Amino acid sequence: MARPKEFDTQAVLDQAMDLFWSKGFEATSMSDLVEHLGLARQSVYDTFGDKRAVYTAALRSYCQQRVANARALFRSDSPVRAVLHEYLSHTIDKALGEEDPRGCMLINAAVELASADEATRELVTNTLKAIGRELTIRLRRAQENGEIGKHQDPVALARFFGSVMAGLLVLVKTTRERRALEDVVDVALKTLG
Amino acid sequence: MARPKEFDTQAVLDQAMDLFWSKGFEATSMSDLVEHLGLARQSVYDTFGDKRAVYTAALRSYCQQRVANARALFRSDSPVRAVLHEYLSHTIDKALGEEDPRGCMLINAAVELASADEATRELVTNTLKAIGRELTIRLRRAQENGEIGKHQDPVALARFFGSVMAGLLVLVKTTRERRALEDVVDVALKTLG
DNA sequence: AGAATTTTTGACAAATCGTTCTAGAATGCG
DNA sequence: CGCATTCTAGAACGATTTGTCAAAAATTCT
Repeated sequence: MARPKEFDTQAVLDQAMDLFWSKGFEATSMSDLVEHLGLARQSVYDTFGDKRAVYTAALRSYCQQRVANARALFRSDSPVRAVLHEYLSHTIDKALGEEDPRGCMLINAAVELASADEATRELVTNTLKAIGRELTIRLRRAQENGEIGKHQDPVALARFFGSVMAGLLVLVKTTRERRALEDVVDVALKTLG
Repeated sequence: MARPKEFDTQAVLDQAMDLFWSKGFEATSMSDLVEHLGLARQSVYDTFGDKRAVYTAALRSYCQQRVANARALFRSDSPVRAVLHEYLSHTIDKALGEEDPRGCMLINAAVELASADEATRELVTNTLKAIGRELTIRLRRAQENGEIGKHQDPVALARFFGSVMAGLLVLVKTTRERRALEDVVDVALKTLG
């Protein structure tokens, strides 16, 4: 019947994610995108729709990855302290490994688009909540195990670590001092008692 | 000799700050700016130069205000705990009072421009450091007063609270749940012992 | 009043933006 | 083969972008 699609939609989406993640939505032009995706301009429009739709699809894919990642990490059996340390430290390591750190696409989206785009804000909010839920579950389990004190509030702790993570993801864009970033993690982990 | 300038440069700068703060750099067009500033297009170019120069001047002014604010707050004689609580809570109150929270222009600039604009990144980094220094000094004083334990590291604590603050300034853009934000503050303050 | 200078205004050029269109090459199935 | 469909390449579109130019209006000082 017809010529089949020659490109893998998910792979193209990953490429789009990559570019939007680095440059943000506004600063990325459709020409940038077409060039970076390596397929024809028309194919982009045919496959996704307009520019915003490409961005949304890319962000949605990113969100799924992050939730899946958090889920896998927090459901492991290592001690919470170790898990959280890895969660935060990995962010630092990754950022210091890039020549100019792009942080987290979710956080970037929150800052750039949350005030202007209702749909994006909702997507971001829901994703952050989903990750928070996973962490809350993990903290509750840790409390039952006796890893953290009975007086602690898992929900509050999860929110706290979410905020620390968000802060780190901003700060890695401004400093490359490992110690400064690790200090944040070390102090934050003290709250676990 | 000549007709004097009819507008107050600083007042105009404050207006520019206001708009860039809300919409970011890329999403603000020169026409938006001209309209919002209330003066002629040509006057803007004459006074500041190009669009980026207006942004930089506005951001610089914002930075000075934030450093001055932090200095005043941290040099007060109230207990550190109270001061930090006010510092963080005020952020929450302000955000919840706005119909769509714009967070902090510094943080917004860090996220939107740190990777692309060297000069902006430097300005942001230096400002964050300056605020951090003020807090460090305050924490050291608190340590001498016995307000916080001898084993604490004022530098690390200051970095930690800087990160918590940055995180909060992102999260206020995604949620309007006061409790969720206050949980962050409450847990963070526990690190003071 | 008149000289000096700034503000305003509107038009303007040039580039870039997102998007659509066209034409043709490529590919699979009957 | 030939029909159907998709991909590519590039031109083209209108809107919007940043920034400039020139001339008129306004204002202050001599």
